[in-house]
Amino acid sequence: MKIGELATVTGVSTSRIRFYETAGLLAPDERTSAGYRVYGASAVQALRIIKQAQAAGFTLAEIKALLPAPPGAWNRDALLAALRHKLEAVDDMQRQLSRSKCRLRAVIDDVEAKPADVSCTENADRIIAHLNSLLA
Amino acid sequence: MKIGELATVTGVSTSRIRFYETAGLLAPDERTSAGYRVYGASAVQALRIIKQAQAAGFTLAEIKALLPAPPGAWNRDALLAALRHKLEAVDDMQRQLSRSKCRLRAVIDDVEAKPADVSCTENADRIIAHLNSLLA
DNA sequence: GTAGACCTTCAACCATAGTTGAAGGTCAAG
DNA sequence: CTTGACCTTCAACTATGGTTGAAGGTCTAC
Repeated sequence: MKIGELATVTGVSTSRIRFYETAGLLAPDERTSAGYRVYGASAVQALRIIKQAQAAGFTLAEIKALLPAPPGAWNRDALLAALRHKLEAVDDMQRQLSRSKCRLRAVIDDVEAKPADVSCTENADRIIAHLNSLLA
Repeated sequence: MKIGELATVTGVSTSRIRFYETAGLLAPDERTSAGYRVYGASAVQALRIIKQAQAAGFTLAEIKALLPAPPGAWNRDALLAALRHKLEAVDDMQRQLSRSKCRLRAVIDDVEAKPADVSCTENADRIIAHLNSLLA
């Protein structure tokens, strides 16, 4: 499979695939005599895993650390540690987002509670006061 | 208050404060005859609000749109719409993170379930199969 | 009057995650 | 044997959110 086909089957642009290669994430299995990149079926899986890992919040550098070149050479303990670490990071992000939601909802309630005809200037002062009260 | 003092009381670096100024987020109230930036107390609040908004996931461009120069000139409806829109975006992020957590936990369970002495190569194949099964 | 702390602007640089374009090579069909 | 699709490399550019450094002006104290 050449890079164009890999791109169409995975929905990942060719420039992105080449970029991942320079980032050390995905090397072609071979090159033709003309220098064309040739990929096996595992490249499709690798790209799917990369997409998943990105969706899970991993940076490309982290993904690279977790995907050492031969997919059989994984270090179980390091992999587990990285996964658990990431899980904690995701938890932190969720807690952060929960706090964001609380703040957002509080501000929305406050803005909604004011009749539209109250002076915008006075309102702004109230809202700033409200925002400040939320700064924990 | 000059920029250095503003920086120490808010914990925001002077370079960052100047950067926010070029981004149109925070202008000094005046300049001294020597060109030094002079800020009022409202700058402290503005920086706190910017910090909060960033923590809530707003980009600087979005914050700029929500903080028009005179803090009294807010458009109530636009503000509410932007806040609600952001709340939905935060919800989306949380859902995304929940899915990430499910995937991460499934992979962790799978890796943990294998005794450490099983061939790493075979294991890797299993994990890849597992990851693929999770690709929704 | 000079040292040191603080301020100014402007340009360049960092990381992250890519995209875009130029210049050129390859390959299959007509 | 040329056209068009596809491939190559490399450099430059995008956006976001800043930091760093150079060169120089200002202010305060001694």
